[in-house]
Amino acid sequence: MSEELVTFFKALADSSRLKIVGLLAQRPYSGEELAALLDLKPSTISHHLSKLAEVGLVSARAEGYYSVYQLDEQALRAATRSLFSSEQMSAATEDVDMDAYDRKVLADFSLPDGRLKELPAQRKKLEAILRYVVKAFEPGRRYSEKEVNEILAHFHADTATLRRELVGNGLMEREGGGGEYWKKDI
Amino acid sequence: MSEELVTFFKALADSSRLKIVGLLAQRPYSGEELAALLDLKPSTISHHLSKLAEVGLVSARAEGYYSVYQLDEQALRAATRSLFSSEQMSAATEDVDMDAYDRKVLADFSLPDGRLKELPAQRKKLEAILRYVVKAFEPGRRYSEKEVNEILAHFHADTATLRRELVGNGLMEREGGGGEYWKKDI
DNA sequence: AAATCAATTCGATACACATCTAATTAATTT
DNA sequence: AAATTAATTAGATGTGTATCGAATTGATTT
Repeated sequence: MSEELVTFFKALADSSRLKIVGLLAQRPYSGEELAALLDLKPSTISHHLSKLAEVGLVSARAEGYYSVYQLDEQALRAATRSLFSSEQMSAATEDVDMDAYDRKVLADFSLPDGRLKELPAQRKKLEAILRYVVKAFEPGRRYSEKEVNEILAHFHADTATLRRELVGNGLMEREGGGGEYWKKDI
Repeated sequence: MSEELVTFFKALADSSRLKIVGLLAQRPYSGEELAALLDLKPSTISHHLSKLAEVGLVSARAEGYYSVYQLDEQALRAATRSLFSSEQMSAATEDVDMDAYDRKVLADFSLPDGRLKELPAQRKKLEAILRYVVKAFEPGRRYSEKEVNEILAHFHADTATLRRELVGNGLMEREGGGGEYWKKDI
């Protein structure tokens, strides 16, 4: 889950907390000292420290009725190393619906009966439509040009353009001479 | 200035922006695609991209009436390397008033006439008071015990404790036999 | 020239959060 | 036992900001 990563950045996305981290990088401090140094109320310091502790950057040890806070240098090094790793990058996108763009394009160009209003002028959108159209073909089966046209006609009258673009974009293949088509398996 | 560092973390302290960075780590995207993938309005995407651009993480190139955004991998690597460097740490604390704690303690324990209400029980506070008291002594000069007591009496009646703590905390030194004291130069 | 399209900007809104005060807790000192 | 002290928690307040809709801009297509 990438919520963890957001929490980590949020923990450091505050001027006061960055100062606290900077101070604790020199030596441990009590909350009272931090409050005086940052000119903030103890309750505010408490609030900040809990956010830093939540992501494991600082820990507290009791000393009298003080709490002395220290930076977890190891956690900080670990963070430095992994923050922008490819694991974190893919974690960030894991709950992104990668087909949402195709669906939106399809919705924008579809009529209520499921046929296409028109063929998009923009390449990216045309590609999205083609990825949808090609699903009407069975994998492994061969089609004559006439069969291809009949299927494509369910989507749009301009079957020639659709057919050409499907091949041009590598979604279908055509045997040079005989006019046979088949869906390219991915 | 450390404001820059806060801005950087703030740029990444948002779930939507982390997703954008994650997506752009795979390949460049247009704003329209990002809007569909994240299920956000184009204006919101624009807002996020400007924040990411502000810290140099993404750049845009025009392509038709599209803008295609790409991740600046180099900026990202540079950030990874320097984020928690000692330079950044000291930059974060550069505008922290390091004497504020001593001043606060002094204020808490001082009477209107400048004398001390009492000597703090807590070690850290006592140390702060001692650092203040020792300023009354000239560097390089030797004092008899009687002279020391006269000076300390301006702060508090318990001159014996003050004297002992000054030596014990390494702020003054005493010659073993003759009872001569001097301020330790730092 | 007119229409379309992606992007940006501007204002408005709702939610998040830094900070404070007051009350409470836990520990220590008197 | 009572008083002091640091820390935490809870509630209140103000600022910041993510998001949206509407209007504008700049480019392209018809």
